[in-house]
Amino acid sequence: MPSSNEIRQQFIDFFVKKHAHTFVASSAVVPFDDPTLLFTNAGMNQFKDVFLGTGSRPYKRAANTQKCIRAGGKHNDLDDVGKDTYHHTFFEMLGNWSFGDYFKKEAIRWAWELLTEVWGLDKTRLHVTVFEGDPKNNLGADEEAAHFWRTETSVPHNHIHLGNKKDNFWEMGDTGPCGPCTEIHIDLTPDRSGANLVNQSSAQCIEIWNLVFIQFNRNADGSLTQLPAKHVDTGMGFERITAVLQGKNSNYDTDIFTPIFDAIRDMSGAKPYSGILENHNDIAYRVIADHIRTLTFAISDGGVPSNEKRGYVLRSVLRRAERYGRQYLGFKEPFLHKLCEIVVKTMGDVFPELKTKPEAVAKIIYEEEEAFLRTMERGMKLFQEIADRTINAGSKVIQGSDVFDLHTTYGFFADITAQMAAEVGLTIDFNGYQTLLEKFKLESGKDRKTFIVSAVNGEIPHCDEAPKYLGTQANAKILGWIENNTVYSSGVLKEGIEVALLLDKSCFYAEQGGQVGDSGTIKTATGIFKVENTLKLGAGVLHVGKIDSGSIASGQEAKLVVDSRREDIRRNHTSTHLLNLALRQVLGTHVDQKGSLVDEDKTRFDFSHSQVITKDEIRKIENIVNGIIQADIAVDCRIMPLDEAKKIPGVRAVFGEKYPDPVRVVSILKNDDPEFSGSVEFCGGTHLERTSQAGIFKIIGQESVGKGVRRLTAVTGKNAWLEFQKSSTTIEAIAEKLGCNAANALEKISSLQEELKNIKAQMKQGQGNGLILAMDKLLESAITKGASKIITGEIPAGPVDQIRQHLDRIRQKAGSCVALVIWVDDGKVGLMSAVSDDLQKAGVEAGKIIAEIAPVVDGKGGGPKGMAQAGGKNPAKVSEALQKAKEVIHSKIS
RNA sequence: GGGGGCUUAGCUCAACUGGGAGAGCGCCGCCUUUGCAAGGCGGAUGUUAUCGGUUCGACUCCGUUAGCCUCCA
Repeated sequence: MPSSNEIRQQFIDFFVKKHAHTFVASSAVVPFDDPTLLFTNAGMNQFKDVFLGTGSRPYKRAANTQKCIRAGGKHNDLDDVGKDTYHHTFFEMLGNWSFGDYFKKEAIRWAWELLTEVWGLDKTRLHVTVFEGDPKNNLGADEEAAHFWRTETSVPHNHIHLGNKKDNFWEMGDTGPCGPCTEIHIDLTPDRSGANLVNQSSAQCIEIWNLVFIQFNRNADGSLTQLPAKHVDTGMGFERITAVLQGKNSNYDTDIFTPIFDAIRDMSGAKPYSGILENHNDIAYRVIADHIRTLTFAISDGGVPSNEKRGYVLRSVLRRAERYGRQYLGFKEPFLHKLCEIVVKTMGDVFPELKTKPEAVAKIIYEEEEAFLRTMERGMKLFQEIADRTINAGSKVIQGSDVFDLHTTYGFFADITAQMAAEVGLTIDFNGYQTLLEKFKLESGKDRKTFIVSAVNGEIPHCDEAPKYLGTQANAKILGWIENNTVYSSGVLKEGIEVALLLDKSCFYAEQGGQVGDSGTIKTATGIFKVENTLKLGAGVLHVGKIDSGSIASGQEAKLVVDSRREDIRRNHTSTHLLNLALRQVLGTHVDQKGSLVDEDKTRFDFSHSQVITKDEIRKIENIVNGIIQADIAVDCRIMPLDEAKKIPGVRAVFGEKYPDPVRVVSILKNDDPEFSGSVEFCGGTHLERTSQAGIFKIIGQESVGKGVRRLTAVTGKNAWLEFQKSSTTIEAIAEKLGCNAANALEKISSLQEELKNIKAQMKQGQGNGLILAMDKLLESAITKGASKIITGEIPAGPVDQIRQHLDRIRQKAGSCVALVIWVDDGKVGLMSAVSDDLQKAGVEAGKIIAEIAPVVDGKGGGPKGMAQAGGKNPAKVSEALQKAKEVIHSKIS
């Protein structure tokens, strides 16, 4: 029996060695250069440009095995995986191509040759289909193909079938290259009776190879024209042909999957795979084995699980697999990441890219798994409750709101919930869920403050921003203003309205890159304009504010003064860079900036990191930052070409951010100390000249802001020492209260706590003693009725749980009994009743007794059968209540 | 920035509709065993995250604060 690796190699060798094709390595499964495509989903993807005529290759014949993923997007097999023997989210497509070279004759002959001569498939089991034609396009049947089947191969003539447009005409899109195709099917029925099963989606007769003949172009009007260069594009599902050649009924029974199954079994200790379709255990095996292939390949090719697009699909794939493993195979801890190894081991020789960073791939999967496992347990529980509720309500459909809750709270995507629902015979209200999600998305974005203009009438003049880096003062000319989304370039500005003043140049910093906009004043000969905020719009700078006094006219010369808060902003911004540096040193190089907000009060820095930052780490970070501040290092800002800047070693940039070219580079480096790993960042912000100007740096808070993203807030300069003063003041006040000095405060508190604990214990003991005496006395004076005792009386006040404890004690001591005690505490009345087990069985209930007595003292209460309590407000009636208690209890005992 | 959820013993988690705070592991002491793994017996651990409210009574219901998780922007 040939191994899958041999089969793959035989295919490639057949075309490369025997028929002069060029081997072209599989393209990445995550096509970063094609945004229209979620994942590579067919062998021809990397040759798309050739078929479209926009690109060419140095070879005319090609063959390969292409990694494909069909999950999410148009081709989505995700929902079918596990249920049958042949659907996969990841699979290999074997293919051979002709780019304007050979056509139908050779393609058909070689296909037949490979299948029957090289691989020795039984000819009488093979069926082929050819296109039947389409009257709409005045297109006859593909006689050419049928002819070659008859003349070039030994296929039985009655095994040539006609197929319709859906099965036998291939199109890339609504327009573009297309053509008829011919498919080869294999009849797996024991008696070779499968001829009528062709194209009937039967597992007994399956398609193994599709040969596409690209000979037309579909025009926008729907008509077809002949292409000058005709191409061949074939695709054979590797897993499927392997199953056929290995004589297996299921792709999952081939040596492509069995090593993964073995690994799953070894790790989980679950029942071995038994190949049953409807068995949850077996479905779990298939899903996990399939999904780990998808994940390992996709992540090796640069994909990352995230909350959008491809990343979302990968996350969803991972969660599905995780759920199956957790629910059906007994995995309690992350396990998928460990399966990467077997995928790399079995396929790394064919796809060397798997071997480049297997640890990094496993780590990404591990972290995803861990995060999801944390919520999965709860999610499964909530699902169970929802399912029970749905079934109890006599419904078969889980409400959209429940599906929504599971998604937003525990990360159970709707498709996972649908799967789980199906397993217990339910469906989900997908539309209801989607409506809620849409609404939710709208709500989420609502409170964002979008300031000022979205669309402006008129052209906003360019503003030279260079002065903002030079200082806080400048002279400029007033070019006009924006009022009510309209640009005014002449006239006099009215008082009292909020407008955006436009200048030819400005030293005001417009909000950008996390740094807030400047405020300040703009003064002309005739008036003063107060700038509240500065924003950027295109090439213009908007000085948002109002006239403070006088009047201002377009064309005037103005003197610009930025508020001194700029100083604090600079401190915070430079410190942000130092923080970024320190974080990487202390927490690791996985730290990447995810956002920041720098204003005059603080710097707020979001970055990728999954754990809580310990106090110890915070101290270390503070030490590093303050160390650099003290070292008084120059902050160097310069503008350089983007290409050049990108080459600076150790340069930091926010991933996914677009930077202008040329770009501004802010570096904090010690030229004389190569040991010092400084900070180099692309940044347009305003910075200090020297780090020492920041003064002091202190972290004042941390929080989690989303999955894998953490936020630190820190202060510098004045705010930092105010922070220190605040804590000193607090400590001093504590020390004063404790009557000791600050250094001893902790010790003092510990001893006080100890003391308090002892006193409490003593008190408990003392009260307990009092209660014991009182209770024992009551027991002695108990009335006997039949075999039971009636214990009633007043006791001293005490903590409720103490009373309960001692009441419980005398209940046990008394044997068959009913007890009811009353105490008065702080003007209020407390009642507690206990009933022994035998009398409870006889129908005497403490809860009922107490509910009957409590109203006597203007109270109420209740409780379970054995022990109940109540409270009242009328101490004067205690003896009356006791009297009634005796009567009530008396009447209850037979 | 908005929504939802979580926080109980050192750890992992129970406690049903408000009515006696529990289990497993770990820890301490003793016993058993030649010794180890273990086993037996006994024990302690808690302001049920925080503060406040409702109630006769709150782990449970409501609100606050903090931390965490998650989804969305």
